[in-house]
Amino acid sequence: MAHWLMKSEPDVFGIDHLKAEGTTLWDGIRNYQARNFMRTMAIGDRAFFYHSNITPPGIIGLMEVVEVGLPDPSQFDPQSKYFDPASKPEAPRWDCVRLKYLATFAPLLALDRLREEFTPEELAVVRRGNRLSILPVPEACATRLYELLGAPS
DNA sequence: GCCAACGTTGGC
DNA sequence: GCCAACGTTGGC
Repeated sequence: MAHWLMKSEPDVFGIDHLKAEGTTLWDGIRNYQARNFMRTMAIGDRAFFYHSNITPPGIIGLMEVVEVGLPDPSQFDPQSKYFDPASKPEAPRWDCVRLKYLATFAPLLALDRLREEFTPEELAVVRRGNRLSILPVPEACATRLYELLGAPS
């Protein structure tokens, strides 16, 4: 089982939305590196839910991968801001995965704190200027993150 | 293939 | 609003 970190802006889709819905399709990813990470996800993997673009940013929850290799429906929807006219249903360009809510942590584990605990080499999210919305989390970091996060609230 | 211009993410 | 750190696009 691998670990991941997945960012979302809470104004758009936050941990409370996920908790209310139970599971969600993680769609709208339009970055090849992030897509390729999703393609290596397996059922049973876990992902730390990261709130971005808010004060303070940080890890707020935990999710589990429950479905993989799904074509992202928004790429075929002309009304969607993620519509991709170049993508064909017989050869979808963009994938997504389904994630299940597991836990919320309160207070969140803030980016400031993550910077005290991890180097940019260990945990990419603490690197200044990092724009990738999906990042792998090495197992050694995941173990320490569980210790730092403590019991879910 | 090179590179400049431009766009996006996200912290601050 | 600014800027860092890229990714993408398009001219050549």
